[in-house]
Amino acid sequence: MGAMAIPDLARLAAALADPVRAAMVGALFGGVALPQQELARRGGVAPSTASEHLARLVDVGLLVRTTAGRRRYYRLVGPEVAEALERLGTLAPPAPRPRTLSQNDRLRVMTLARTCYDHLAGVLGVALADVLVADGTFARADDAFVETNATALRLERLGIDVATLRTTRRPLVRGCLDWTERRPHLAGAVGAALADTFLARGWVRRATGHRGLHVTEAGTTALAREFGIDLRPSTSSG
Amino acid sequence: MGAMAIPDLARLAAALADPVRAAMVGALFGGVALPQQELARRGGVAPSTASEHLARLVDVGLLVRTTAGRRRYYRLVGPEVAEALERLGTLAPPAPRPRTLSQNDRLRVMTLARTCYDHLAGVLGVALADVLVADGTFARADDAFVETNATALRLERLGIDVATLRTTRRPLVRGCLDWTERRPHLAGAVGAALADTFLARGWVRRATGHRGLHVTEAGTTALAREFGIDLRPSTSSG
DNA sequence: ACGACCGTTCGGCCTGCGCCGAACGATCCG
DNA sequence: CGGATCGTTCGGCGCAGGCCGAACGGTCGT
Repeated sequence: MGAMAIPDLARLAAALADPVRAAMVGALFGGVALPQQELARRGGVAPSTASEHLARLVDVGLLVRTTAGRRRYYRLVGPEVAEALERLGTLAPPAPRPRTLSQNDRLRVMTLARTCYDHLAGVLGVALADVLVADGTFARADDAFVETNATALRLERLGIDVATLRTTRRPLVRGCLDWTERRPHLAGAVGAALADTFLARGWVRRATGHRGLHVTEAGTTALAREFGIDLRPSTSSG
Repeated sequence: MGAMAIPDLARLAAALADPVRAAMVGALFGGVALPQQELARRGGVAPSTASEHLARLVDVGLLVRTTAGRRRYYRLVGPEVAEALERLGTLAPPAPRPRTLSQNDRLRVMTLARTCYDHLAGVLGVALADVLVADGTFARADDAFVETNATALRLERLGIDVATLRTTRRPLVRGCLDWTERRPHLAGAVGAALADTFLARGWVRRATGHRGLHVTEAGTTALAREFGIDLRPSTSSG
């Protein structure tokens, strides 16, 4: 009778169903670990309440807790969580409802460029993936990306050593379906390495308080020069 | 403050958070449309209650409702829903807790062979995908599958006409991460066509009441002959 | 046209759970 | 060692929402 269909889908969904918990998970999408206090602030609840929420998220297997001194840090259990949730996000809203101005501003930043766990997402992430497919660095297969015989060489020009990346257990490249663009961006070891590179070269800067990314002036010219990417909202929105 | 991270992830998750609603969605994973009455029965609630649940699932964009006479049929809005949810399921339980005997039986059938929306999943689905990759019908890319120049010819031997499948808007082949096996099986137009073929040839039969599939005797020999697949639980579990 | 059936809406009950403040343990600092 | 932080557990409050039965409209059968 119980129809267990997806094992404890309900249990997992219930853990994400609360706005406060969703906000906490969202805050951790950047892949960083945050202390309880900070997550309480992000969720807008008292520490005691936050403690309960976080315990539940750990219990259901979405977060892990590490203790450092008197602080307890929480982070996503791994990239798969962010990727599965990102994909879940593509199901929801075909047409976003109007929002307040400040929310709108943030939303614009988020759709333009943001991190998804540890790689680049948003318009920038998708555009970058498109370019790297167009120039043969990767081939596209459905919503995934495949290595080509040009991969190592091309990435080396960006200062990314594929051989090193292979030493990790992580898959070299993965596709991750973008919540805003509904098309895949680059995840996996290469995705993370690209994000690191962009940050290290000062092309993008982390926003404070959320996982949006600001494209710097240097970044704008570099993206145009290196990849022919122009992020100005010519055709998009209004 | 609100930190909307994933747009209304919380809203979507809340829709799935109730066991009754999760059971309803699970019942529709097979891709079929079921009348309200039947879904009420599956959920174990009164028709009035079911009506509220279903309205909510429609509202959040997971289900669509079609009216036929005095019946109202509900079905998943599309394969993406089943695939995203299937993937979500891979996050949850690394080690399933012990269950009652009848539940165990059903679970065994489900892990062995079942449908995911309209294609094959479970051990069978994953094994089939592996074989078709091994024999060059498809290439694998991460968790996705790619067409090769042998695809059309190989599938023709199974009575599947790729040219026809291309006429639909649907992608020819997709990877869908399997909840039990944590590895991809074949979805997309080809995935659906394979499931149709297996059913049409009597290799598998739909179980009643859930989306499990029974492999028939004819199916067992055919699978061994055509694909070298042996589903007996020799190496699996313990 | 009348009765049987399917489904939704409405009103009312009640549990679950999200919220907080208080109290307590644990860790760091001077 | 004492005070300040950080975090958890506990008790109690209040509301959202899941549940049902009753009533009603729409559709099919005869």
